[in-house]
Amino acid sequence: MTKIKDVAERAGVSTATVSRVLGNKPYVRDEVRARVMQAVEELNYRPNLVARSLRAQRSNTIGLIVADIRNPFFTDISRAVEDTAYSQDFSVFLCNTDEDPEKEALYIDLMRDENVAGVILAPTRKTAKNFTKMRLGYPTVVIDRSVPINDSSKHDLILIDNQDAAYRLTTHLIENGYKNIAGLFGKDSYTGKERHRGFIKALKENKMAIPDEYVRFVPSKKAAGCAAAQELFELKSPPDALLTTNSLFTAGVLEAAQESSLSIPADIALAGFDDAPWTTLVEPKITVIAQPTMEIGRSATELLLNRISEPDLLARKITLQGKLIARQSSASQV
Amino acid sequence: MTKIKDVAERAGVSTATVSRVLGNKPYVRDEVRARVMQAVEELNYRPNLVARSLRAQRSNTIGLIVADIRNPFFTDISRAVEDTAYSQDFSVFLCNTDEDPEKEALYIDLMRDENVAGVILAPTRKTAKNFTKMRLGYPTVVIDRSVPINDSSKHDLILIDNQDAAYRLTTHLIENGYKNIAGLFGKDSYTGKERHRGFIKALKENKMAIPDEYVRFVPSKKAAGCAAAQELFELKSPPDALLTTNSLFTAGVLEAAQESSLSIPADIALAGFDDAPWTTLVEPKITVIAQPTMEIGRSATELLLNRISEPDLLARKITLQGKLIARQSSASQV
DNA sequence: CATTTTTCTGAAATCGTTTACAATGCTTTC
DNA sequence: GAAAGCATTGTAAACGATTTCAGAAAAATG
Repeated sequence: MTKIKDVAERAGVSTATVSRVLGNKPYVRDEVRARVMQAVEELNYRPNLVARSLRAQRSNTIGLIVADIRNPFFTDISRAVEDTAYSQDFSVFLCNTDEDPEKEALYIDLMRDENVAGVILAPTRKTAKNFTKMRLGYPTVVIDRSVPINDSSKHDLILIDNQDAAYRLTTHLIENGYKNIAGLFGKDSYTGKERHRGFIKALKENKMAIPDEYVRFVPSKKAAGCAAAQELFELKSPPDALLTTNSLFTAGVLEAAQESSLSIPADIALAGFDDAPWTTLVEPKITVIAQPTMEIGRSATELLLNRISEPDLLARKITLQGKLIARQSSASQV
Repeated sequence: MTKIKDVAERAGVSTATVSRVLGNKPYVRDEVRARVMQAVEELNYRPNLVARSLRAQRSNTIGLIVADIRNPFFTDISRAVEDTAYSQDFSVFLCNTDEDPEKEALYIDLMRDENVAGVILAPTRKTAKNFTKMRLGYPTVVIDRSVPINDSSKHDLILIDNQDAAYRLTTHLIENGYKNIAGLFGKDSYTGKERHRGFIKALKENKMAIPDEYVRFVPSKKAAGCAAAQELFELKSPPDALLTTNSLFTAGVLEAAQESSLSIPADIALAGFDDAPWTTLVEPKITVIAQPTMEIGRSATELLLNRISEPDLLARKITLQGKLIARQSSASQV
């Protein structure tokens, strides 16, 4: 592999000059600059990024730590992150934690060891809780799940207003005439808790009963959603509407409804989070809160790159709104 | 950040010894080893991977270059790759090419610049064609799309038998009584071509006509699939069955059928590639060739790590079978 | 007990860059 | 015409690890 020394020799200059040319530093004569560029060209020289990273103590790599890339929410985000990073000459390390705090801790450390420029992190609940005390050692943007933030915080935050979104989704069901609304919430997730709050708020405001058995906290898996739905269907007074707080749950409920030959929305209405690609393919189409995944990914990356160049920026918090898309699955019962 | 020198001082040894201990090299007294480990512990030392990579000329990072992580096929593969890599202490660079050869070339170079240990690559058609002449400079495993391979090749290949899979899927439609079968194939993809071949073979063997207008090569996008399907539906002699060669097409066709109020399989049967999570949620459930994505990802990573430790291994080619899962969308018309 | 072999350890070179610092020459200024 | 300033370049020291080489100590051999 050709190195900077070869280029220097060929151009008849020192390595320092080559480095200056490549780094677009001032104080190089145009003539020399041209000669160096030509040598670079002729030798097809490409700088070794590892050496650069070591010496300059910075790199053009960022980390993206999420629970599971197969969750469409994270899939879309990661795509947006990668795109935005690419456009600014950054590349992306992908890490799946499976909501396992140990795996997450490992990756958080690994990112430091790899000397990444910064990290976009969707923390597990445990990490979110301890976040303030865990000096990560690199610029960080937290997405999807809230972490404490104060004057001395050096991280940014991008969230959607989960409580509000759940509130609106629930209200939508109420307005469409549903009386007995159950909800499925992610067991180990922060968002689950917040969405639960919005759900409760809407029900209370409308003076509706909230039977304990209608509120289920289960692991964020399709199978868990399916099982929980089955149980709900078999209650002696089953709900007439169901709110799901992620697309895996929605899929599970759909499966359960099929198995029980329940028709949506006649027997049970359905409204959920995340506008997964298939929500308009099924019959009926599913009412959802669409999270602005592209924008989350893009903004997160922009905030991060911004913070990388100015690490001491004050903490910023961006709250985005989910978008309610009403479809057949929650059509009015009147 | 604490470095190896700090550890060495604390343990009262040289940095060389510390390095030996951490690298599990022989020739270190147990007593010394213990002392070093303790110092490591006490200082909470973690080796700088960038420095290690520079000096040792190897790293524990691999690259994964695919067209689009949002394609469920690649989503699943990338998850499997990341998992397998993780279990062997490797981490993964994720790159989306969007089937753009330029973007791909950029990433292929970038991976070298980053000094990755190896790359798993789903090449664009252009790259697949020129593959032999393009000395990548690192161990490579090619997945999903075929590239030439010969005695001196230093890359491995993991494919599914596309022709056979398409042949079986087509035959399945024929056996279920469909007479006028159209097919949607990926325009710029190798797999599209191969699947087309299997499609044709099945039709020929059954002495069925193959009208030109029934064979469509379109870009691998949902919208393109939808549009193509619309056109097919409006032919004066429309097909009674449709074969789609990826899940985006399948989704597009489904949408087109809904818009045209065609019922599946009564008006038109549907069978496609890739068992996307939603294929069992729609009504009717979709008949598919399920590609063994987990196994592809896992095997690719294993082959790669294997080749990283022994770069001169002969080229290996693994062909996996797609699995036909018959569902309602292609139910017999009898 | 002398010699050879083997085990253990450290000094210093190295990986390929960037960058602090010094050195050079050329203008400008008075 | 000397002093000062600025633009331009090179020398050499980092960055933080691994690894070669050689030397010291210990063990094995005759």
